[in-house]
Amino acid sequence: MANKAVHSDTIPEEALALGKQLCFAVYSAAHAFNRAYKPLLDRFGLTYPQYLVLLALWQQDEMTVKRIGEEIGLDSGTLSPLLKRLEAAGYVGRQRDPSDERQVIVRLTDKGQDLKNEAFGILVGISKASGCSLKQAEDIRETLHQLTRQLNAGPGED
Amino acid sequence: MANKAVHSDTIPEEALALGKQLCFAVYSAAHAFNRAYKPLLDRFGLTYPQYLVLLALWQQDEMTVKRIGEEIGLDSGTLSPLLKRLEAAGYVGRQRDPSDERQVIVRLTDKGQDLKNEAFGILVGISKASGCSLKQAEDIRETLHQLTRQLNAGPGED
DNA sequence: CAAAATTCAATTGTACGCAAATTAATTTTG
DNA sequence: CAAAATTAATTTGCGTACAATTGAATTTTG
Repeated sequence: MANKAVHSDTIPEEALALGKQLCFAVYSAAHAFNRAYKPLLDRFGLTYPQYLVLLALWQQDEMTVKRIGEEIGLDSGTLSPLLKRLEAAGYVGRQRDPSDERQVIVRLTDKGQDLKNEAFGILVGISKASGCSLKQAEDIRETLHQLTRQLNAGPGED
Repeated sequence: MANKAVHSDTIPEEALALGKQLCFAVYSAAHAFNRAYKPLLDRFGLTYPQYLVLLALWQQDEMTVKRIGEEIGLDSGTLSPLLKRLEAAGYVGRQRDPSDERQVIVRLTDKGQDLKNEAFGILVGISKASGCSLKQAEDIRETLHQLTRQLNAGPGED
């Protein structure tokens, strides 16, 4: 009894290996995407999260900070400064909602609208870098969405 | 010609939707994992990247900062302060390699070693939260590793 | 073998990401 | 209708991430 079953009879030592962790695979893939996007986004002075905000606004312009946060899963503590930088870069405008002064409405500037056309080029670049077919990308995406839903459901059930 | 083909004949408008981005699916899953780990790691005063370092050290103790960085994909700019915090928390020790004073060797303390036993509990918690079978987790992991490799290969080929 | 180049870790500066506290506005309720 | 509760965004503080710089140690090379 030198090597296993010290803690439990079912989990082998190797289960702790980094390479065996699903979370680490996700973590690494996320970093890899970030690196792949960087050169494509640098041209526009954008970071990846800023690009996500623009993607959201291209689908639906004039959203509140809260709504944008729901779309991309970030809280206002992250978004407030990020949106200020997007505004300073000239891609969006921000103004208080006159009908509810608590809210701030974010909308694309002309420059922000124009960038949408360039975005298709970014899409192609990333698609190439990822090296998978549309079909394959769709499969992985769906699997990950499922996984994300499950993780976000919390420890309620088992 | 109101709606499409303004930019290209092949990419439809919907391709820009957040929900259609593989990168966003990965990004969201990574955040979901972070949230899932938080309550499990808070008990030990650890962050997720710190936990990754310990996972690496449990497989192979006494690594240099550079080596740890290669294992988990972080540079010294991130690791230096992170390792200092792990040291302050009592999980690792750091000392210059006497045979090459440029290097710093990181090794587990007794407390760090002991934590390995608790780690199996963390594994079980995450496994439950992810809601997928070992087999399914393995499939996703392998797919993501492949994707990561491809993204890291860079824009060399297409 | 000494100067130049390289390597490693730490530091600096910018930008997320999130929890907690703050402030202002709106809604609820006594 | 005024006090209490709630909501939205901002701010603050801490911990990643990463590019670029720095400084010390080692290797390479002239």
